[in-house]
Amino acid sequence: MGIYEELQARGLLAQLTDAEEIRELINNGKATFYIGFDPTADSLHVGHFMALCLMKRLQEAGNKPIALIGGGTAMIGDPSGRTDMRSMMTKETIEHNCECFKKQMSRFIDFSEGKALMVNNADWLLDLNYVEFIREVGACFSVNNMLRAECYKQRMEKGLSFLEFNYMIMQSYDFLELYKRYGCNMQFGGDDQWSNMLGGTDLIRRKLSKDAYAMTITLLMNSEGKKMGKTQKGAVWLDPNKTTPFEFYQYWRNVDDADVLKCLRMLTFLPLEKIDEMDGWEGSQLNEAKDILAYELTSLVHGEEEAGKAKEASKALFAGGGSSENMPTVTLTETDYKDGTIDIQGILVAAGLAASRSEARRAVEQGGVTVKGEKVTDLKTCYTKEDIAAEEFIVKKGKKSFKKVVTE
RNA sequence: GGAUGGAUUCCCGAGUGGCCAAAGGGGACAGACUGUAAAUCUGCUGCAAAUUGCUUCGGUGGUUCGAAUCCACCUCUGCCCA
Repeated sequence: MGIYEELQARGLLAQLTDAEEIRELINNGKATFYIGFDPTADSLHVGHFMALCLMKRLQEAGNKPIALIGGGTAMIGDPSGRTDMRSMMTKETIEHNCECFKKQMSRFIDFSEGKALMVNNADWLLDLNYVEFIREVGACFSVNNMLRAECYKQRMEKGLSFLEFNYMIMQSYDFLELYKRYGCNMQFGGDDQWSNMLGGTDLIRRKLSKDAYAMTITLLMNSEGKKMGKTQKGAVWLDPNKTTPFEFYQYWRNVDDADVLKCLRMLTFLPLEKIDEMDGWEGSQLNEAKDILAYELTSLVHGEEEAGKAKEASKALFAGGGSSENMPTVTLTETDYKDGTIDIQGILVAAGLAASRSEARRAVEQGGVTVKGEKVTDLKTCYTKEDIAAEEFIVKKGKKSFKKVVTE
């Protein structure tokens, strides 16, 4: 089975410009492909992770990846998949984000000995001359066609600025530039990038009379049709400082029944046969599959050691047994205490389990707070430093939010 | 350039001088039921020293005993005519 067939079996392939040709190229390791990442935040998230995995898979199959960091395109902002205008980012922020991206990517992709490249489109986009550029490149685009593109359609109601309208042209130009510089003949990306990518293949055909290919991977949606990798607090980040390995593990441990197998196929590197075995599992047996999913992914992103710790901590909290050693912990300082004690609301806030004292109060009033296994019903409950130091002081809000509390 | 709408709490969206911390829905959070799932039902949803006080309705000023609501200017934005 070639890499193409594997990707297909995993349900990763969405749209392709020329299936036969692409299969031929990637199965034989003849592709030089790129995936673009716009540095819109200071960490990669789950969506990027899928793209990185795809890169890794294709690299292992002998193809050469180019990771394109969109230091230039981020100055514009991609309107695809957005219903509102992006807020403009400053140059400094973008540069900082680029640095963060570089570090994280190196964990997944082997950039040694020219096996892969990392480039920044700021290098060629920022110095472009406007008139020259629109004569050379702008002339190749039909506004009529662009307006028909799905990515702009949904913006027709809410408004689209000329700045954002140019995004597609910039991305297309990237492809052309990479083709010329590195012989990059293929572009991959999320399915929402399809029209932007086609712009690139078109441009290459017009300017160089050469064929280039584009392929999109399925966006990871849950059974309700929402993009996965988002929580109420925002994205699930790959940076352990933004989303701890424990939280990361828990995110995947908690996916819907309906989504487990899909996630296993699309995100993990487990052999397909193994995943197919799990396909028949039903009911509570799926919990085992969820454990596997969570462990595999945490291990890919944070390493086996961290994944193990997250698993241990989860076991201790939910199944009993296991050790609390690796539980998420919060350390109180002297200033958290008033007259040597801290009340229950104070602890919840200090532990980050409640955003405000009001929220903490609500949680207690509704019977959602447990300390050391006992429900707390009295808002006036206070603890001294000794109480907290005496034994494992585990505070629980609701069913899934926990913190172990210690004092400095 | 001309004409005409809009900006409300996490989101959608009502409110057009006091009865407004602001209807309704969604989401989030908590409880029951469960399998750390889904569905369902209940509660809850600005902050705090909490029968009270404080800060919120794009921004800045103003009118008024009192402004999300009225006026002026500004910012962003929709639609129509060019």
